[in-house]
Amino acid sequence: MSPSLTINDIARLANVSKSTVSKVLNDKPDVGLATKKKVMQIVEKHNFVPNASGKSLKKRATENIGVIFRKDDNPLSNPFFSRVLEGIEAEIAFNDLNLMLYSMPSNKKSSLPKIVKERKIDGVILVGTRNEEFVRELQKTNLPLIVVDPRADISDCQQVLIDNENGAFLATQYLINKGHKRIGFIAGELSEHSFGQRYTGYLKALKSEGLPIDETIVKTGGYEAGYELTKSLLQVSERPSAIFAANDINAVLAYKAINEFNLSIPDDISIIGFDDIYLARMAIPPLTTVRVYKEELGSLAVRSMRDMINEGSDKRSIIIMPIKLIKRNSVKDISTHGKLI
Amino acid sequence: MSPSLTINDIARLANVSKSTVSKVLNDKPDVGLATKKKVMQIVEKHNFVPNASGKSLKKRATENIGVIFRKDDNPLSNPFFSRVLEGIEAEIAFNDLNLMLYSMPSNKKSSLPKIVKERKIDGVILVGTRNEEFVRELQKTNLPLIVVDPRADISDCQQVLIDNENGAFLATQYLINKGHKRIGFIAGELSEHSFGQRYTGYLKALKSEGLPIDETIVKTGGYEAGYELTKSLLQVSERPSAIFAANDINAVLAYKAINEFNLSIPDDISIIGFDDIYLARMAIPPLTTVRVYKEELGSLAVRSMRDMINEGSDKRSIIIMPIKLIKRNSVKDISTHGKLI
DNA sequence: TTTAAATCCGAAACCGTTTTCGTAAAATTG
DNA sequence: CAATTTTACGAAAACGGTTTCGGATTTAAA
Repeated sequence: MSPSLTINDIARLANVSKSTVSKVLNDKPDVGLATKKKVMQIVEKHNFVPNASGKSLKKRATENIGVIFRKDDNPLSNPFFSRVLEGIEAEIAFNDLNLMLYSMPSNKKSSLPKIVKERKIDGVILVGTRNEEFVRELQKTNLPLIVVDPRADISDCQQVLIDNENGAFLATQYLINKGHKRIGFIAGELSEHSFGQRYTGYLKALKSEGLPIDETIVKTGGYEAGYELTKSLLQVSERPSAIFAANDINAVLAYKAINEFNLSIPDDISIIGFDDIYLARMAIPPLTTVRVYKEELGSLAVRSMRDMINEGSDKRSIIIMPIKLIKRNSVKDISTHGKLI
Repeated sequence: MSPSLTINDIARLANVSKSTVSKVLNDKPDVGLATKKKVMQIVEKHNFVPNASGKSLKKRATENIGVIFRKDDNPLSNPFFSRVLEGIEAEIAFNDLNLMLYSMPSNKKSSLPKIVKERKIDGVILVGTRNEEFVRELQKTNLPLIVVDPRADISDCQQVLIDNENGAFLATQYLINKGHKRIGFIAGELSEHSFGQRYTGYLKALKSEGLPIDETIVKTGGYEAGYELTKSLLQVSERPSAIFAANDINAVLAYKAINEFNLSIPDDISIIGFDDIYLARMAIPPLTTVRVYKEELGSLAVRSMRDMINEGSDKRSIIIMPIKLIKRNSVKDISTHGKLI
């Protein structure tokens, strides 16, 4: 309606200087109780809120956090990233900050996004796979930076990561304990750290249980190619009795392939996923998987960010979020032990 | 790295005044070609980008668009809203604007979000169900406002809506054409406009085809309660041969219920959805549904916004996005005609 | 009572831009 | 060549806040 009051208007109405108004608004000590009350009354009456641009200009702080995803990750529709973003969003709101969202186009090599070049934000949270060069560019700006899984091979960088290797280890071990000796593995490109780490965990579990490694039953690559990967996996001679899908999306896609082969889960083939997205619980049968605390990943990132900004803390630690094996109905116990029960 | 150059630094380096620098940066006419080049060179050398706060302060424009969802809609994980948001995001980026995301907490009655109170944005796009009082509050701020489906019963408000009624009509009619005479309906609260409109479309189709309306087979309410709704629907005497689910989420939830009743889709029961989310295509069997062009909804909203801001256009029109029936495999033709083929 | 310290407030500078307006120099005209 | 117009640039004033610093009052200490 009105072209928005300024601090000057408030000052005039309250019969004080604008310095004084500013002081009461910022809870500065050197202002008397009486005037403070008088000013607050006017402020509330007009519910005046100081203009952000003016404030930022002087304070050199915007109270905005930039959250950068990679467009290729489909951060909004991808059930994993969107959860992380939910966590980020909630924590940002909780801390009275604002969220500026930016999806990096895949082609755009390493040019910095507008929000960082124009300094519209006080810090950036970077989520998902990305060009390492880009991370370095970001670091150069000296903006507080938090990298969320997957890990960036860069020193001096605060990171919040998922315990991928351990999760994969537990998942594989679980399968083995259920009597599976031939366990297929499907995933996206292993060059992506998260998949690579999960693959490592898978291998370690096989080794630690003394099982042989057969590369003909590890199928990787492609983006959400779980359907095709599984089909080729099912055609291998001596089909595996279980599959470890390095993420739930691929696991669900595997369901579809398995279904088309007229095989039943878990009777003919067991499957275990990773991430614990919503679909995992809804799938038929519900998918046993490794839960990643996605929202917590996001909120932790924001809290780290907040601390970096406030305390100017310069500690660059790496936080690793624990995971948890969620047992549902997609794995069959084929051990002799299991049969006896 | 460096504490960021200012226009003053550039001016000094180029041996001109800061007015001049500002002019070349803004492509103003009154600056000579030679100096323009000289300045541009320095600007590019240091890849200087003017500070946003300073600019906004003077220009009274932020180049930020606020996008407001309702937290209860789970905008980020909900496969419908997240798509709309994707469309918004892409179009915002395309127009060199920035996106500030805000999820309204459900309790918070109608207090305006920080980003609007502090004028951090040039306009707001409001998507999803919301309190009408809140919309009015927003309107009072005189910020350009676009309301995305569902419709707000408010005059003088630019809106981008889905052709809900027509879509529901087509879906129901399709079922009827396939020989279904007893068609159940499940949805969330009918008081939410989108559901209400879809219900109206359903009723109109029944009427227009001369079919009776039986309220015992319309089950509504709850949030994503399709599972429970369907279970109660299946227990009704003389079970419907088809179900129209007013959104795909509920349709997929219905799958689960139907599955548990050991009924098969579409042999025992046909089902049709609304929205055409990703899951619809992935479901087993793939779900016949009414496609809503979700991304387009979002990008249209942004384009409307852009026009409002630029042209100061004051036309408050209502745009209705067409829908499209997508035929997949969840509906069985039980008409005599169908049987003959 | 005098002096020192504490309290409260406002003037003014500043943050980094854009924009207006005046003017010197150059270009055009008669 | 003088008069006029154009062109090109810069000084200064905003924009809406915060912060520093000095001074006037009041309070406490001596």
